[in-house]
Parts: sequence; C-alpha cells; structure tokens
Amino acid sequence: MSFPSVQDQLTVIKRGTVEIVPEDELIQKLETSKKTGKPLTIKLGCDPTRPDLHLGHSVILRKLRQFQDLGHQAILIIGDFTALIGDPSGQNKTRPPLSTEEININAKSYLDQAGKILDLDKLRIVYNSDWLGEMNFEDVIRLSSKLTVARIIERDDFSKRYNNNEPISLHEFLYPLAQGQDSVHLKSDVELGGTDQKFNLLVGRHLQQQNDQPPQVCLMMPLLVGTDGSQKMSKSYDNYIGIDENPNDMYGKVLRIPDDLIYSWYELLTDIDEKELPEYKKKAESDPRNTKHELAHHITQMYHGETAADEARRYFEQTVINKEIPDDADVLSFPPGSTHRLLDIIAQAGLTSSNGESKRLMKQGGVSLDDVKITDKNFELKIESGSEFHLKVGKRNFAILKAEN
RNA sequence: GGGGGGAUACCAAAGUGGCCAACUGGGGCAGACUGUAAAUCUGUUGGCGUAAGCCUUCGCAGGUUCGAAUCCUGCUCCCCCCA
Repeated sequence: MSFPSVQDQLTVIKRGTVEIVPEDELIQKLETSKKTGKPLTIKLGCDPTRPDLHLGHSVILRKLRQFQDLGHQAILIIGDFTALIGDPSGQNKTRPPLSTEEININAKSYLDQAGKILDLDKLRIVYNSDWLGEMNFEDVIRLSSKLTVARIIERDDFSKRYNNNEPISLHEFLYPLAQGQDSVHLKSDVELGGTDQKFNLLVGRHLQQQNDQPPQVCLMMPLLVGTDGSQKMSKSYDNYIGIDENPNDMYGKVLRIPDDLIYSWYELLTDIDEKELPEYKKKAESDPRNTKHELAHHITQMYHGETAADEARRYFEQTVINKEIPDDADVLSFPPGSTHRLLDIIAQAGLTSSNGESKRLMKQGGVSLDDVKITDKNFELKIESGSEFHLKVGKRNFAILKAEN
C-alpha cells in the first residue's frame, strides 16, 4: 500500500479540524504507516439511537471518508451496547435506553444513509456489544477503577447538570469508559469525534496507555451550526437538514441559513478543493446571495446529483422568489358546479394539521387563492366547469384545485 | 433511614377554589419588509364547531365541592440537606 506524502495527508486531515491531540503523534503514526505500508486504524463510533442522519453527522463521516481515500482502515462502531446508556455528552438529561430491536433497525438505517458518504466496501463495521457484552461485573469494576470521580465530574456537561440540581445516573459515568474500552479492543490509532466528544476520546487514550498500548490520537471536528445559525445542528432543535431529505427541501433549507454560516458550511460540508476555499470566504462576504445559492446547489448536487440540484434551484425560484405554484403541486378535483368551503379543501389536501390552524392562517393572510389573500374563514369556493385555482397555504404548501372533466 | 422542596402547554416560568385553554419570555408559525435569510415591527400559538358553545389539557389515580391547575387522600418520579 502506498500512501500520499505525510504532508499531503496532513493537509487533507486538518481541513476543518478543530484540534488534534497530540498532533506530533499523528505525524509520527503517519510516517510509520507510510514507511511500513501499514494503514492506520481510524475509529468512529456511531449512536444507533438516532436513525436519521443530517449534515451535522456528515462532517465527521466525511472526515472518515477522507481517511479511507488516503488509504487507511476506517472502522465504524455501531454502539449497540453503549446505546443502553446513551451518551451523556452535551445532554442536559438522562436519555431513555432503547430496546434491542429498535437499535437494530436504527443501525441498519444508519448504514444505508452513511453509505452515501463512506466507502462501504472498504469499511469495517463492528458492534461493540461483541466485546462490551462479554464483560462481567468484575471486569467492569476493574475498568471503573481506571477513572476518578473528580476527573469525570469536571466534565462540563456533568458539572452543569450537577450544579443545576439535575439528575445524573451512575451508569452515565460508565459511558466514557465503555467508549474508551472500544479503543482498547480495536487498538485504534486515531479516533474521530465532535468537540463535545473530547473527554470521551481522551479516556480512550488513557485506557490504552493503562493497557500498554500506543495511545490513539484524538481528532476533533467542530459541531456544525444548524440552520438557525446559533445552535449545533440537531434533530431536537429542529435546525437540521437530513441527508435523505428531498432535493427541493435541501436546497431551500440551505438557502435559508444565516449569511455568516456560508463559509463554514463550504469548509465542512463540500469537497471544494482546499486551495479554493479562501476565495469562497471572500465571495461569501462580498456576494452572500449568489454564494449561498451556489452552496445550496453544491450540497444538493452531492446527495442527489446535478440534475436534481438544477431542478431544485428552479423550484426555489419558481415558488419562493416568483411566488408561483410548483408544477408538481397536488391536484384536487371537484365536480363542476359544486361549492366547497375553503377550510374543508385545505383539510382535504392535508395542508395544515387542524382546522384551527387553517383559520388562523387565513386570518393572518397566509392563505391565498390565485394570489388573492382569503381572510374570510367561511369563504366558499364554487367550482365551475373548466375552472382551476392555485391554492397557497403558508409559505410553502400548495395545491391545484380543478374541476373534474 | 430522617427532614425539606418540587412536577404546569415545545422549553422556561407565573397562577394556589370560579374572572384559566391558563400571565410572561424563548422557540415555532403567519404577515409586512427583504436577497431566501438576518435584524425590525405586527399578529398568532390545544381540538371540534359558521356561531353560540362543547370537548381534552396543569405528574398519575381517586375524593371534597354547584365549581379544582388550585383543597384532601394514595401513588409515581425528581432535587436539596442531615445520617
């Protein structure tokens, strides 16, 4: 196996990376690997409690993919055993454990989605129940003796919860140990994680040293800021863009991010060449509108291809900029001569979740028929033979109403 | 084991017998403005109903009362202090 030069590898590895602990060890490992032709073992743990991957997850998955492309051995750990605990990192609550079936279903769905980013043919996939599930109580006690309480409660999320009088269950303390044990078992050279994983990654290093192994290098990626522009992308904040999301939504959502996110998204989410990044930084400031369009197109293209991305741009221009009804809007047919309350039509089309919501929207001017706002909640629509109406509810729900032929 | 405090809508947090579908803030949604946003301003934020009104909701289960988120009983969960 021949690898690119250490310098070239480093350039790729360091893109977007927040911290490498310690960097000189990484360089050493890369040098040895190049000399001996032996790939490094790169470990990434995934949490099968959340089946839906979003662009936030893609940051780290892309980093793993880069290691794959450099010729190293990527290992994806399905944390089916650690899911019994639920990673307390960044949480302010204890997580409810999932059942085994749920975890299995989620793990499968995770792989389906991660396959869009990783090279599955070269990926080694392991389940940590294979070794963690084999440990008996004595093993656990021995393992727990390797970490002090002082060390663990100095962790930000724990100390915060503790000081806020929020509950912390004892088993949550075991999470970092379990994750660290994964590193020992796999003899990993590098472990990837978000910045919120720093503590867990360092415990892995610590445990490997305790087991007379060369300690892993910890590589931290930033947490992608979500579409709201303030918090990390996360399903629970509803500021995410799913990897599986349809092209139109993906494009529209990217376009709605705050301007000052543009550059970091370019850096973390696209495969634009490192050398071109500074140029994009300038463009993001001088011409945010077009640069963001380009970003939206680029990201959509990565997951859905060129044609779909073009189509998504067109859809956006049509529906949002020109405020026209999309070509593929649902069509509802009514017998000619019949009369219907608009309220009922909206309900029938499933454009809102309740009649109350429909009434509210109408009152507030959020419902229009052929570009005319309908504010009377009792508005009745008569369908004549051959008539056609364009119905818009809220910012982006549409339907075409037609007379039956 | 003992003592004290707490559980309210998406989140935070008022309310302590009728004026409570429940103050307020955040978030969300909608409108105006825009570049698609952000910022700002406005409105809105349980369900059904054209409406009057009805139904469901304040940890869970019962009870008192004409009437309960508010009082009583039991239960569950959480936090703090002491041991």
